[in-house]
Amino acid sequence: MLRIYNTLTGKKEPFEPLVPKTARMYVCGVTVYDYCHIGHARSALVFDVIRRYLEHSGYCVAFVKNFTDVDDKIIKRANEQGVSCDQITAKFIQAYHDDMGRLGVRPASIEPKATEHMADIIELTGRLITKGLAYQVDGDVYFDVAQYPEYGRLSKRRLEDLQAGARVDVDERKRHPMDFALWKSAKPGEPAWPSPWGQGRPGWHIECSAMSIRHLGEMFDIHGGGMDLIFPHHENEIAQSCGATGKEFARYWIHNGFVQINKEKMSKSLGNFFTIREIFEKSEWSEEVTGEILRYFLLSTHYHGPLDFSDQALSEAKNTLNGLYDLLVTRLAEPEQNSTADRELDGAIEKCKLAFQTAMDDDFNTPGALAAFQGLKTDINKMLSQGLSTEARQIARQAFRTIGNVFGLFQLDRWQFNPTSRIATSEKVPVLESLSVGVGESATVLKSERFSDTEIETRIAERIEAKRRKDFKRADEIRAELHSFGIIIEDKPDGTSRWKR
RNA sequence: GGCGCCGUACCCAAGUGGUAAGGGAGCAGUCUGCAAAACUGCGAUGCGGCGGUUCGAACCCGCCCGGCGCCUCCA
Repeated sequence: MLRIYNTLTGKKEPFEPLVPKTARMYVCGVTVYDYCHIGHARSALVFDVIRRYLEHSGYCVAFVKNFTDVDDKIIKRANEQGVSCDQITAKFIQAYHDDMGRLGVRPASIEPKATEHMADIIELTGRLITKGLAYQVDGDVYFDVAQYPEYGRLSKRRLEDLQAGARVDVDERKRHPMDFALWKSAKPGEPAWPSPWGQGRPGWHIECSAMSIRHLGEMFDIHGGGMDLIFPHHENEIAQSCGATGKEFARYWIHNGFVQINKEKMSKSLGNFFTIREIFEKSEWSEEVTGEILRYFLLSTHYHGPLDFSDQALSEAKNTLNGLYDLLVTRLAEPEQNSTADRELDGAIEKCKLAFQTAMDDDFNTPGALAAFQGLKTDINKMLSQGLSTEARQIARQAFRTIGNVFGLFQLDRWQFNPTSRIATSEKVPVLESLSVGVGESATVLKSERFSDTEIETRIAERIEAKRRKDFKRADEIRAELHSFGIIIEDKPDGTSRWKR
């Protein structure tokens, strides 16, 4: 039984969708005016994994993730660069897909844009005016928070506690300082759409109410986003949606914690943020390996808590994955006749599945679920020493692929083990360090690429022959030479050797 | 000022009343010509501190210390 921590109630609750075996979820995506940072990556990955786990658990999932493509920041960015808002949003929507694709985040079922839902936004705004929950001033329309008694339910705030105006100038035209814009009249040069209140554009929150209702209905199951959206964004969404429909709107509210740098929130004002593409560009590993490292790292902490980003954390994730991938792509790929331990394999896989499911059912406990993979790794390594047939090895490999797919992990056929596989003249620079000092274009070449597989096999054959002659000096020379090119030799008990790089 | 979160071994990190998962690093052992990998073992009598409730608390309550977030745009 899946249980989810619901921000609305502050408790873990059994997940009971409105329609059995169907999950409808809406996640606030990004405002597209800049490249995504690692914090966006966490949010996107967390909800991608939630979506995948629901599917894995047999739910039919409708997953909507929006792009907010009309906004003050977009207008500002367009003006700065002397281009149209459309050019800005098109560029960063493409960048979003590129970056998230490299992270293995699947596109949502529907990815609506605010600009394509003006009719819905205007209709919803009109409904709120009709119901007396919104009012117009000049060409603007504001939500009237005083008319909505439940305001503050999600963020656990009372209107009188909000001290509105303490940090911003209060607009004197508003009835209550916390009233927020549903519709903004257009200033010259700004993108604008016709409405009953004149030319203008939507306020920040209304587009998510309109798009979620359009694509999922007035009531649906899960609404998610980053912690920082609880107030005011989601609070306002609830006020608008429940106010307009008189219905419950989303039932389970899920919020992910922040990525931090040295225990501080990553933010542009602190200058301590890292974009996803920077991290990929500066990584010493291949793109797919880097994606795998990032996924493992981002899932190694429960989604609700803070997560500190650091080179050490990335490095630890890499070391952990080395052990898993050594099993997956090296040891399980070796042919074997001995099948002594084959009959134990099914039990170990079932144990892993159960542990994985138990962890994930408990509010998507990804660290617990990763521990389940570790358990299977240990079990299978033990079986390998007893004897696991080629067929059983394939089944074991497939188990990792199948269960791991919920996290997008363990799908790779190759792995980079050796950190020295980059050419020696290019100093290895940790990601954060390299980003902060702005190291120039790294013209690194995979040194190990200078040896083809067959060349390596030739060297290994030569080394085995040397070992047979007890010429350990020569054998060690060959091993050292290969090692300097990032190729690791491991001798097996039967006298043969395996290699990896 | 209001609301909220966090503090578990060297590092990361699960665990919300029943006697501390997992990973990384380290050390030791098995194996090995050596090495690597793998496996085995070691590692918090204690979960920021002090009280309290309880047969029993990392988990509940109170106070204190330390760190952070939101209340303005923010994943």
